[in-house]
Amino acid sequence: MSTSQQALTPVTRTHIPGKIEQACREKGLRMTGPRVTIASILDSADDHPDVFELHRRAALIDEKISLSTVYRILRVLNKEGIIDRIDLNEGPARYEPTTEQPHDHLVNLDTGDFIEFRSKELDKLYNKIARKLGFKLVSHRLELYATPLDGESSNN
Amino acid sequence: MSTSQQALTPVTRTHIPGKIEQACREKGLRMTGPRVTIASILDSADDHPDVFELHRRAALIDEKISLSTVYRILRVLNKEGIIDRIDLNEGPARYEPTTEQPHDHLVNLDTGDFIEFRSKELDKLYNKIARKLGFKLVSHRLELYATPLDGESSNN
DNA sequence: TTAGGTGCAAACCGTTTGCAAAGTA
DNA sequence: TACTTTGCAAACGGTTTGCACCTAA
Repeated sequence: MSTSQQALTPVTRTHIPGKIEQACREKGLRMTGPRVTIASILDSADDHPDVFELHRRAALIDEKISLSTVYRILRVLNKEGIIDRIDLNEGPARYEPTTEQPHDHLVNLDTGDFIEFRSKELDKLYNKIARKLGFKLVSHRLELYATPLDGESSNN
Repeated sequence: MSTSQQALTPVTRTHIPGKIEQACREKGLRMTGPRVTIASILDSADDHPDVFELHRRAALIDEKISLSTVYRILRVLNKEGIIDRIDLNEGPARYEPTTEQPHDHLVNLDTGDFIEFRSKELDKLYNKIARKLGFKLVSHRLELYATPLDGESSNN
């Protein structure tokens, strides 16, 4: 559309930094190639990929990013509070951009997908339980494992 | 004390099978030496030992029980529903005899100890949340991480 | 007697790390 | 430039497994 006046300007697809990359820069992290790549993948991911999946997606952009580099990047992003790490019972950890609201996950047992939810009632109960036991709640970890109500596995 | 009448009877400390060993026999498991040993350790444990601790305690009774055997035994006991395996975020899994009532754990961050608790309110909420999201709850996993209210870390 | 359990060592999986080379600010 | 990050390969911690031997039933 806007090719009329500056037709000879090279069409280098200028990189639009996403929220993750911005957060990294705000934290003063050096934005190397691998970091930009991983940041952009995380920004455009609408699932909860693990290291191997992230490495696979990164390889499509830059085939020489090593797995250990992905691990290291995820580690610093997590330490800086930019992404959350979700440790399941089995398999590799999953990652997601940190959300404003803390939340828990329901794992769809049929697909492995995550559904995020937040319940203030739960939080209240956790605090109440801890207090009752003589403790001050610091954090918690919850996963709900469930099957879809409709369709195949409804009346089981 | 009672050495008067049958003084010459060999004093072989007759093995009194605990609940775990009984449960194993009821499940038809072969009670080999290592299994009897691990079962008795689990029966008398009032904590939540990991494989290495169990192996250590087993070695005090029979120094040639191998670590892989302990792993294998814990695996079958877990599969048979005789013991529960607790997978924390870090470190080796912990084990406890299965209780009649399902329960969750509060982890004392100062000591690493577990406190077991059961909350029907929580169960109700979990079911309600799952249903609201269009799912049927199958299981859940919860750990509360907390510090003691009294003494050192109270007003933080 | 025989299906099953054991010890050992090697393999496994997810993750971290030591190092020398490459890159960022 | 000075200091950080990277790639590679090797090591890690927790757990499983292949195999030959052993043992409970």
